Amino acid sequence: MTKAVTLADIAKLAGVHVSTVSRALNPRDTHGVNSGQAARIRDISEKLGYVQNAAASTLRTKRSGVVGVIVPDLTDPIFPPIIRGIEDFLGRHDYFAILGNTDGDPDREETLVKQLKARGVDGFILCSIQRVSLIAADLIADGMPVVTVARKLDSGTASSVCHDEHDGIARAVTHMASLGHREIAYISGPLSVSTGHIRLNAFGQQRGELGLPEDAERIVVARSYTVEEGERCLEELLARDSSFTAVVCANDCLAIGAIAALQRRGIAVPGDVSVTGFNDMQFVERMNPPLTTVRVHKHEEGYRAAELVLEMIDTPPADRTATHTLLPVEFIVRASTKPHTVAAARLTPA
Amino acid sequence: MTKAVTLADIAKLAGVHVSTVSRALNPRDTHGVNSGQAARIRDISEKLGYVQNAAASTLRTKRSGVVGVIVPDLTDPIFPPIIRGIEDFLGRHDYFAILGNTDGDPDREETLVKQLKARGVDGFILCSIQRVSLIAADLIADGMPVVTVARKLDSGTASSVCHDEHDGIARAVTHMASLGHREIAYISGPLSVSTGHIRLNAFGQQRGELGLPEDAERIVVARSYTVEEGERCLEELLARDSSFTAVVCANDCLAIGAIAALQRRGIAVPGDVSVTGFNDMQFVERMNPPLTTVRVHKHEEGYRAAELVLEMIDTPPADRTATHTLLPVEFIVRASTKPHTVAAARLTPA
DNA sequence: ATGACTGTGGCAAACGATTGCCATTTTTGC
DNA sequence: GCAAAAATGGCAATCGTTTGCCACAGTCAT
Repeated sequence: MTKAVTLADIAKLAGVHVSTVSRALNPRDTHGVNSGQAARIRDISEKLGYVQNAAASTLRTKRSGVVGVIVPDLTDPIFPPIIRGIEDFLGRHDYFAILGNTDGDPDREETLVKQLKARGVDGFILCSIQRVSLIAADLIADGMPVVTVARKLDSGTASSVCHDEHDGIARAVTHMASLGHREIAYISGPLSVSTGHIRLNAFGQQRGELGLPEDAERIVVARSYTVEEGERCLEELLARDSSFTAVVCANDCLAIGAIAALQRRGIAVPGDVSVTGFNDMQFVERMNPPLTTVRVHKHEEGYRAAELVLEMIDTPPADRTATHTLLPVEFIVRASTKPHTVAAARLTPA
Repeated sequence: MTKAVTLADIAKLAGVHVSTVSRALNPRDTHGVNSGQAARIRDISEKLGYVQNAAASTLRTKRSGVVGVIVPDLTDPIFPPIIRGIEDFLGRHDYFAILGNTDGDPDREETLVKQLKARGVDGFILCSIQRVSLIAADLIADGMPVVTVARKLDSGTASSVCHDEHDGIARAVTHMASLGHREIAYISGPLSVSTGHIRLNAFGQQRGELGLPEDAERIVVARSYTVEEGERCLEELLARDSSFTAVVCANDCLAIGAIAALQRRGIAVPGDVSVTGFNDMQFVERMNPPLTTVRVHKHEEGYRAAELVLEMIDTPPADRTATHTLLPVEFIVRASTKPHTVAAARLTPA
C-alpha cells in the first residue's frame, strides 16, 4: 500500500512549516499566506498528488463531510431516486452519504443513528421517520442538523422536503369523480407516518367537498406500503362491501397490490373498478394496466433535502430555523382508470 | 451539541490510565487487563454512554470501518437489492458503505475512487467496472481490497461475485428453441463489460449447440443496459431483417425496451415474437406481458461480495488470492414467450 | 523617527484512540 | 525459597490536520 502524501511531505519539499502548507491549501483560513508562496505550495501538493487525510481533518475540526441517510428499505423503489438526488447534491460539495436501512423498525433506527453519530456524521437526512419520533427530537436537541424527506414530524421541528400530498390525493379523487365514480374506496398508508395521515385527511376532505357519499367502511388502513398489504386491504374492502367502483390508493405499491387482488378475483381493472396510485414509481407506466397515479419529483426532493442539511451544517444551531418545502405534484392519467358505467358497477367476483 | 464521552473521561472516573481503558474496551488487544478491572471499566463506559470516536480510531489504526461501493447508477433497479445485500453483511460487522454513482463514466469513477481513498475506506466493491480497468488494477497493486460484483475483470485479478450468466443465456436460448423458435435474435449488452461479453458468447455457443441458424444480422449490441437502447436495438433489428420470431435480451431493461418497440409497431408479444430478459428485476412479473427471464439472486450476490471484502481486509495483501464466485441462476417462464406458430411468423408491422 | 499595524511564517498544542515499551507485581516452575 | 516468566498497568509517542499565539518584518500614520 503506497504511503499517502501528507502535509509534512509537502512542507519539507517546499521548505516551509506544515502549518503554512495547511493554510496555503485551505482557502477558508483567514490567516494569509503570500500568494506566490501559496501558489508554489499548491503546485508541489498537486505534483505529489496530495489528498487530505479525512480522519485527521475530522478529528481536528469535528467535520466529517459525511451525512447519514436513513431509509426504511433501499429496495423500495421510491427511495433510490431520492437518494440519488441527495448524493448528487452532496457530491457537488465534496460530501458523501452513508446509508442505513431500518426496515421500519424504530429500534434499528436508534442503533443506526447512534452508530452514525459515532462515525461523526455532520447531519442526518431521515426518510424513515414517524410522525412523532424521540430519536429525531434528541438529535435536534443535540444541535444535529436533521431534515426529513418525503415525511415530516408532527411537531414540525425538523426541516422537511415533501410533496403536496393533499393536492395529489385531491386530484385523484377529483379525477375519479369526473369519471362518474361516486362509490370510491380508499386504501390508506399507516397513520403513524405523515404520508398516511395527510393523504387520508385529504381523501376525506376532498370526498366531502365533491359531495360524494361518506362511508367509513370504504376506508382501510394498510400496515405498510407494500404490495402484499395492498392485496390484503383490497380483500378486506371486498369483504366489507363490494359496491365501490373506484379505489384510490395512498401509494403505488398498495395500488399494485389492489390491482393484483382484483384481477385475481376476475374483477377487471379498469373495466369494473378504477384504481389510482401515488408516486409514479419507475415502470408503473408499463404495468398491466398502466397505472394512473400522482407523480412526485423524487430526485429533486432528495436534492433539496441535501441542500437543506448542508445549509444547516453551516449555520450555528441557535440560528437555525426549520423550513418546510412542499414540491408540486403532477397527476398522470393512464389506463387503470376509466369512466364509470352502470354495467361495470355490478362487480362479479369469479 | 452535548460533548461526547472520551476514553479520558472513563479513565478519570475509573482511576486508571486511558491506555488501560482502551485495552479493556478493545477485545482484540493482546495486552491483558485484569478481568475484574476490565469489567468495571466496561461498566463505567456503558454508564457514560461511551462511543468510540471513529475519526481518532481511523487516524491511529488506518482502519475506517467503511467500504466504498461504486455503482453506475443507483436508480437502475438491479442495484438496490445488491447494495442492500452488501449493507446487510457489512452492518453485521459494524461496517458501513459509502456509495458513489459513476453514470458509467470512467473519469467520474476515478475521481470517486480517489475521494473515497482519501476518506480512508478499507476496501472497494465495484459494480461499475469494465472488463479492463486501470483504476481497479491500480487499487489492487496498491494493496487495496477490491471485489467486483455482477461484473468481472478480464484479468481475473480482483475477486468477483457473479451469476452463471452463461447458463442463464443458454437456458433462454434453449427455452426459445424448445418452443419451436429457430430464428432467434439477440440484443447484447455493451461488450466493454463482462456481462455483455459473456452473455453474447453464451448466446452464440448455445445457438450453435442447438443447431440453430447463425446470422450475424440478428445480433445487435446495445450501448447501455437501458430501455431506450432496447427500443433502438429492436428497431435496428427490424431494419435489418424482420424474419426472427424470438428475441433474447441481455437484460430486463433491454427486453422491456424491445417489447415496447415491438408493441408500438403493432407486433404482439408473445403473439408474434417471444422475448426474454435477464435479471428478473422487481415488478417484471407484472408488466405487460409478464417477462420470461433469468432470475439472479441479487441480495445474496451483494452479501457475498461484502463477505469477501471483509475477509480481504483482514488478510495481508501478500496472502490474498482472488476468488471468483458463480451463483446459480433460475429460469422463470412467464408470458412474454410462447410456442412458435407459422401464422405468427409473418410479422406485420403496423 | 516612533509606535501601531498588517502581512507572513513558525511553533506547538490540541483532537481522541492505539500501542510499543518499560516497570511493577504476581504467578509459576523447579 | 528463588529465579524466571507471565500478567498487569502506566507512559508517551504517534496518526495528520488545524489553529491560537507569538515573532519578525515591512508599512503606515503621526
